[in-house]
Amino acid sequence: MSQETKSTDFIRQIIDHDLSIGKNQGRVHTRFPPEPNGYLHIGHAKSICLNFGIAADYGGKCNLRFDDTNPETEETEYVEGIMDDVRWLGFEWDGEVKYASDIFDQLYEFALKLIRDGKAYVCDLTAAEVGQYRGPWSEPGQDSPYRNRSVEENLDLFERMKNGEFPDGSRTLRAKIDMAASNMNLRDPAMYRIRHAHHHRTGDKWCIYPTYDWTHGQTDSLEGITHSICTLEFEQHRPLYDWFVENLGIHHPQQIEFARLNLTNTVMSKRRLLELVRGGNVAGWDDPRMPTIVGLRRRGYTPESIRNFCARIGVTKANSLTEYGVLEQEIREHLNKTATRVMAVLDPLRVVIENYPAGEFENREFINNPEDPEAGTRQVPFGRELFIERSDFMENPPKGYFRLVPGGEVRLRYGYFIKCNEVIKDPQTGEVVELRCTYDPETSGGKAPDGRKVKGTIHWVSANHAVDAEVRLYEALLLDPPENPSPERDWKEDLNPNSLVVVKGAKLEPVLATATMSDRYQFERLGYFCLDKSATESQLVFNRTVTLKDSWAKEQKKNA
RNA sequence: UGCCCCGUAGUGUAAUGGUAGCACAACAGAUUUUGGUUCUGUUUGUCUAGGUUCGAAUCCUAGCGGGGUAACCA
Repeated sequence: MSQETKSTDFIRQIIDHDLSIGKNQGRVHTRFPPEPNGYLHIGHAKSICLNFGIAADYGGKCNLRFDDTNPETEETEYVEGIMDDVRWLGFEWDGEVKYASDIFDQLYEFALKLIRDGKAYVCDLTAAEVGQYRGPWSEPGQDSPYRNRSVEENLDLFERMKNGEFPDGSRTLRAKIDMAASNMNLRDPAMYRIRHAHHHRTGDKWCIYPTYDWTHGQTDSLEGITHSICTLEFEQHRPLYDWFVENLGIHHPQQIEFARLNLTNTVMSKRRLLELVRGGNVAGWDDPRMPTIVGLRRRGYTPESIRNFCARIGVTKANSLTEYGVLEQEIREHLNKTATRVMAVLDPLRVVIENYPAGEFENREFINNPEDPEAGTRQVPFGRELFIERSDFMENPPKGYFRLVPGGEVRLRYGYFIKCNEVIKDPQTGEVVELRCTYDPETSGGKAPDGRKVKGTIHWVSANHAVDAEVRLYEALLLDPPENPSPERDWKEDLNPNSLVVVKGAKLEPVLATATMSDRYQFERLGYFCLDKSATESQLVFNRTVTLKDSWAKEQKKNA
């Protein structure tokens, strides 16, 4: 089992300090607060591991809360998906799932209090007008002409907003803070907007909805959150959240911001992911090329590998771009220790062993996982006719090639040495269609009693026993961008045309006919693979999770 | 143009006033019945300039660079 790195970071250091001065009576309570308007991706996993991880490390609690303040974009489908993803990653939230909409009534009461205290007012300006009054950041804004309405008028207007007397967008409730503030968020931000919209949980009860800025800090406060961990773009909102809880006189959670995850060769924004799904560039949110949790899961990533990845990349306030290879290395590391080794031939080339009797077969013993002695062994059928990988034979090999060549000898993994005597070609195309070989019965198990060495070992499957399968080979979703991309360049130009290559006629070792979704395999010398959810009893389908490192391929590429 | 945040090997991070480490990548070698794994070694770094200090990646100032920010999105 791979060791999950015990991590420390600036956030944990802040918590250590808070604990040392007795803040929050020693409580540590975090939360993961997604908006249910899409599926979670690897960037969310970073936040999940952080928040749930901190709760676990400190014996605290972590809530799952849906920030569902915008009824127009949110759906129950996403709520279900997100809960499933969090659990799959290996975390369990404290108590019931929470929703921002749980406190819509309380929020309304809070708003009333601010109005009565002369700290909030109903404004009739349009959205465009509000923007103009707010002004540019280089100069102070102008007060709204409605800023000094009486408490009574504000109370009356706000109630009528709630009662649905006004059309969408016609009025807002605004906090009365400071139109000259250098921080734009303090220039009388909107607290409520009018939307006659159906909400996924409250239905048609409300026609005014609280803004995120007005809601977020209060939900944290009411849930007793001690440390509100969020991404960097909310940093300038912190003074506003502080203003709300202080003027309401309620518990004051401490907000701490960290840098979101960026990964090379993929996209992370919900907008772009949605664009890929809607544009048909991928098969859906769970397409194995997607950096979504469901996508990675279908691709064959394990929860451990994702958690290890999140620990590995650390947490800071510095903007960063993590190389995709780091994620790949994590899954290799986990699967190397746990995956069953099997043989699969993706691009089959027939081999006939002329001195092996036709119609006879034997079993060869295979080690299931050399990294795990407990995994044991299994029997694999061997016979006169085999398939080997087409790339494991070359008529005119380059220097350093030590697989099968005409007149050369190679070891069949856990089998025998074979020697290639004749190359049969299609008379029309010249394509190699079959190899006539002989085997050395003395080399059973792959060892030569005379001590002669064979450099290459290749994988194979018995032609009589092989099962057919479709195998899907995945590469990065995006190619490396050009050195100096122009600003107008469409990010979709970088989509990798080879991100999915479907191999139809793969020949697999018979044991794979009984593969299940939870099995993880290493197809020896090729990579790690798992059964795809689209597989049926008559049609096996495997996904390549990640390739094995391949120093030969790397060298070839370098020389090319 | 204001304000805020951030600058440590190619990448991601550690060191919190006292020897600049680690991981990934790269490169070289050993081992190997997976050109995998494992092991060994090598290359590469504190944005710049001042200041404080016996001593600065760390504290201060300025500059430079990157990011964020002017929804009735979150």
